[in-house]
Amino acid sequence: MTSEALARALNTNPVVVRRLMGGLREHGYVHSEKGHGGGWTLSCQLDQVTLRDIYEALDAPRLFAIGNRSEETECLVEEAVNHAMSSVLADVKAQFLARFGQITLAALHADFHQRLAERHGPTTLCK
Amino acid sequence: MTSEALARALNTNPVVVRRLMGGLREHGYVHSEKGHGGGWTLSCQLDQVTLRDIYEALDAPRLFAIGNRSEETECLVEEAVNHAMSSVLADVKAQFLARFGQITLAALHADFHQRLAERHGPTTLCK
DNA sequence: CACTCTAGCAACACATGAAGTTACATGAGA
DNA sequence: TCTCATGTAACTTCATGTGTTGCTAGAGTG
Repeated sequence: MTSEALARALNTNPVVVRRLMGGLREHGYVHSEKGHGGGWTLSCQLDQVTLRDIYEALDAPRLFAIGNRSEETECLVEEAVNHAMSSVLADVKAQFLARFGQITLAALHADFHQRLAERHGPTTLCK
Repeated sequence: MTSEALARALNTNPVVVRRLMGGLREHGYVHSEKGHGGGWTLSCQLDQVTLRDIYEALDAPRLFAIGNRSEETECLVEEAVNHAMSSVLADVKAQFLARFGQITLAALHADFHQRLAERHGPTTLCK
């Protein structure tokens, strides 16, 4: 599939697709070919790759919208709060990664087919 | 303490302080007085209020920096991914709230005093 | 060899939301 | 009545993620 086709399916821009896919390519989950007839191909086993792998291949984007204002501070109050917050957020992030690590692409693939089978009405897939 | 003094201590602006404190006041954690000699006073027991209470008094700001692009979609693939993501994020958020619910302001207060006692050198508190 | 189609990439533009700022109204003491 | 404080709306600034443009390079086609 070309970046252009993917972008249409995802309602976004080919360059955005390439940026994202670049991370996946570096980890060998997909492969890209330039030139005529080129585009992206899958190059992994769906049951061998988890959402956690994807998250990390995408360079582990910031998970939390909250956090310490600054890591280093002179203020002992801030220090105490930072310490408590960091500890909680680290544990929670670990749980997040563990959960994502249990969801394979194969599971999502199966879920998709389940939804497709249950779907009434016309089944237009991608644009 | 006045918003102005708090703002100096927090390296921010009095209006920002008032915005934040407003949430705390609505929940009865602090009290404010206008006019000459006015300002903010604490009006709760530190061991009765947790970080979770504060978080919720601050109107439970968005916790995660990631999430579904849109809740409603025609796309079955997106639907499957959203379902998996939402489930994980909801559970993780619950764990976050539970952890924050165990941290009282009294505990932070104690931690601060511990740090203060251990501190070498001059002890300048707030500006 | 020229042409077309594709990814790769840098640089720029835009959108969103949080944080900070200004201006003014209101209330309370001196 | 003057000063000092909060309350609040409106505006500005800043950071970040997303989208866009323009160009390069590689790969097949005629």
